[in-house]
Parts: sequence; structure tokens; C-alpha cells
Amino acid sequence: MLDRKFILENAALVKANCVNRNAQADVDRFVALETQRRELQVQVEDLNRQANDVSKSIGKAKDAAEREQHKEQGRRLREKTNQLREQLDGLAAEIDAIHRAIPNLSHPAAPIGEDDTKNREVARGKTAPRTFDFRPLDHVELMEKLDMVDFEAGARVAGHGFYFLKGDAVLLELALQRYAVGMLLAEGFTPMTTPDLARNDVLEGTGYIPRGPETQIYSIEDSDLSLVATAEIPLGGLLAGQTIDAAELPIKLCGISHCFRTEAGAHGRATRGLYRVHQFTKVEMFAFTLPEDSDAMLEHLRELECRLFDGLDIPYRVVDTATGDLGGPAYRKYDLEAWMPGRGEFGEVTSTSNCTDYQARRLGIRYRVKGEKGTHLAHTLNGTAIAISRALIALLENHQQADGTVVVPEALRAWMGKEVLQPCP
RNA sequence: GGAGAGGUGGCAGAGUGGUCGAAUGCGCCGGUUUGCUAAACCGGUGAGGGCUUAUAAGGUCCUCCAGGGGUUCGAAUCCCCUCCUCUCCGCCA
Repeated sequence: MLDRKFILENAALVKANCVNRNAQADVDRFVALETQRRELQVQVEDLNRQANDVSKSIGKAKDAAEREQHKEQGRRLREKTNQLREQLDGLAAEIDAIHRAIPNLSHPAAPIGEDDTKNREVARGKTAPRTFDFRPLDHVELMEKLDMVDFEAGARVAGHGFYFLKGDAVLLELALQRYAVGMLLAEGFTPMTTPDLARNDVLEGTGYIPRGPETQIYSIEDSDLSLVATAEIPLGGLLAGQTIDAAELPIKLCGISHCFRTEAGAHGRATRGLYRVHQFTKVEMFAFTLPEDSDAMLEHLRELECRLFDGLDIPYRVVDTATGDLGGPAYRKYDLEAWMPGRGEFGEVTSTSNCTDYQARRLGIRYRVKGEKGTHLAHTLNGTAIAISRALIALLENHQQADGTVVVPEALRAWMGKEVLQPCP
């Protein structure tokens, strides 16, 4: 979330940003209510002060009669305070509801536009899209021929959107993880496997909405836990409420987790096969930085994503996400979109965001500079290293051969133990 | 799942109704001493927010002792609920 004081002092800017972000948040009402809340706050504090003074005087009272008199005075003051406090709580609840709907500010260079059609292509990968001299299959056809997936069994066990990976697909999943973690390890990331469940306040702190009609999140009945949609959630929560020594920043983590998404309302649209599923495995990068370093860290994460996909010989483009497509917490976001011959178009395979202090404010992630007074909010960033399901699509579709085999990219061969995936006889 | 113990400042750890935002130690900052370093000694040192104000310094007030609720003029301290941690037992990959 944004700083409340900042919103008050920059209401016009915040409003304009909401328009650019395609976000519905009544900033005017926020300002009105927050102004009112501040006035009430001052009154409550003043009453508290008076009541505190009275309390202190009781210990020093010279006789019982005086004590009783002071007690009565104290009671009256507390009563008055409680009335005001009730008003204050009511206001605060409404303010909070608007507050969480206000998105992060936007990087000045981010393209302004209401949706993903306004995303700006900023780069291409090293590998150019192939021209096929045969009709390329899509990943579903390929995986069935290679006996790598069982969607029907997935549906039987858990419903539409679930699947079993089998055989070479499993080896690929493991190889992709090992490949990504290996590269990140060399870049100073600490690998972690993370909880696949998280408390709802951690979800909310990272900007996810655990309940409600449009939620993407599976929640666990009779608990305040949800299945995570990405390791970004537990990794952000990792330092919630902590104050870090500035010398320890940046902290670079890479988390391996399962990701669970309800994909509510997404049926029928680009949902074939593995593209949009309820569960997948992902290697995720996460960074905590000093505020002045987060822009550079975003470029670093993007560069790593490019290197990962260049290393798999997969063609892609990089887009600078338009303001209306950024989501709540991101200040700036780059997506890598891989060329998917089966779809005949680019499809998102990674996403990296600089969330500045938006998540840190809610999660309470601060840092302290040695020798200085006070603490400051850290910046948080996240980026996909490899989301297995979509990476599989791009990998299989781009590396398929006329004879139905798939060539394993050089970078994975050590982990795969083979150079070519053969169809079953 | 059962039984017990506990959650206090960057860390360790006192504190069972008022003078406690909180002893003491460590750490950290400043100083004295010192050829340099260390040690020793002296002093300082929690966070968030409001008001004042030049978004300074200073002053002042409020809040914060896991979280929420209650008792009380007054709660770190008493009561209730929740969460978490540890120990033992049971179960188990």
C-alpha cells in the first residue's frame, strides 16, 4: 500500500495514477475520511493525555476522598474517549478498504494504457522463431505422442485444470528446476523450498486477495490459510515484521514451490493444455533491496530471465507492461513472452516486478542503517525464473522435429541424460 | 492428538497493578587513555505516529512488552480467546 500521508499530500497524482492503472479507488473519499480521522485522532490523543494525568494524580492524592474524586473524573474521561474511539474505528475501517484498492505508483517510463494491448515490446531473445517446413504440433499433441502427460487422469482425480506429468515431462521438470537453480546459485541467490500454504495476512501483505468472488486463491476451510499462488507470497512473508541491517541488502532468494490458482472466470480462453492450469511448479526469484537499488535489481532480474530462456534456445520478446495491466503492487513490470508455435503467438512465460515499498509497508519489512536513527521500508522485487508448465509448452513446441521427436536443448542434457525425446512406439 | 512451560527493546534476559518504554549484560555510537590495534574506563543508545515547524534542529503528546477482547481511574503485570515457540508423551513419511 501507499503511505497515507503521501496520498493526502499528493491526491491529484494518486488519482491520475488510478486512472492510468485502470483501478477503481475513491481517492477523494479517502482524502476526506483520512482528514477527518486525523482530527479525531488528535482529540482522542488529547483525552488520553488528560486521563493519563488524572491516573498519575491518584497515586499522589492525599486522602481517600480526593482519590475518589479523581477516579470519577478518570471514568468520565475514559467514557468520552471510548465514544470517540468507536467513531475512529469506523472511519479507519472504511479508509482501509479504499486504501488497499489504491495501487502502487507507476514508473515514469512504464507505457500508459488501459490493458495489455498497450504493453511495449522492448527486446527480443537471441533465438529467432523457426520457420517450420511441416505443420508444427501444439504441446498437447506433442506430449500425448511422447506419453508425457495425462489430462484425463488429472481431471478424474482433481478436476479440469489438473494433470499428471509423466516420463520425460517429469525429467524435464526436474532438469528445468536444476538448470534455473544452478544459474541463480551462481548469481548469489539463496535457494529455498517454501511452504505451499500461507496465512491470509501474508497473502494480503503481498497484494493477493484470499477471499471474495474474484479471488485467484484457494483457501483452506476452517483456517486462515490459503494455497500459495506463487513462492513470491512465502518469500515476501519470510521477513514480515523484521528489521534488517542495511549492510545485509540486497537479499536475493530463489524459491521453489507449487503454485495454485483457481483461474476463476478464465474458462475457454487460451486454456488448452498446460497454458492455464490450477497447479504448477515454479522457480521464483525474490529480492529485498535498498530503495535506491530496486530499479537496477529489476533490470538484473529481467536479464536473468532472458539468459535462462536464451539458454534454452527459446525465442521470446520482452514487454514493458502498460500501467493498466500492472496489478496492484507493481511499480514496473517486465514480462517475457515466448513464441509458441502451437498457438501461433507469444505467450507469457515470466514476469518480473519492482514492487518498491508497496508490499514492504503492509508486511512491515524495514531496514536500519548502522549509526543512523530510525528505520526505513525496504523494496521488494519478484521475478519468475522458470514456471514449469509454460516453459514446457515453449520448449516442446519450439524444439519439435518433423519426425515427432523433440530435441533437448544443450543446457538441459546433463540433467536429462538424453539429447532427444522419442515418441513411444 | 495429550501434558507442561513460555512469548518483553538488535540479541540475551529482569520485571506480578501506578514513579516502567521497561533493570542488567551483550551489541552499537561518541569520548578518555593509546605509537597502532585491543583492553579498560566514562557517556549515549528502541520503534511508529501526531502537534509545533522551513519536509531542519529542538520541544511536546499519543501508541507499542505476540495478536484481539475484558477488569480498573490506571495493565508488560490480573481475566478470557487466538496465534506462535519450546519440552515430554503418542502417532507418522
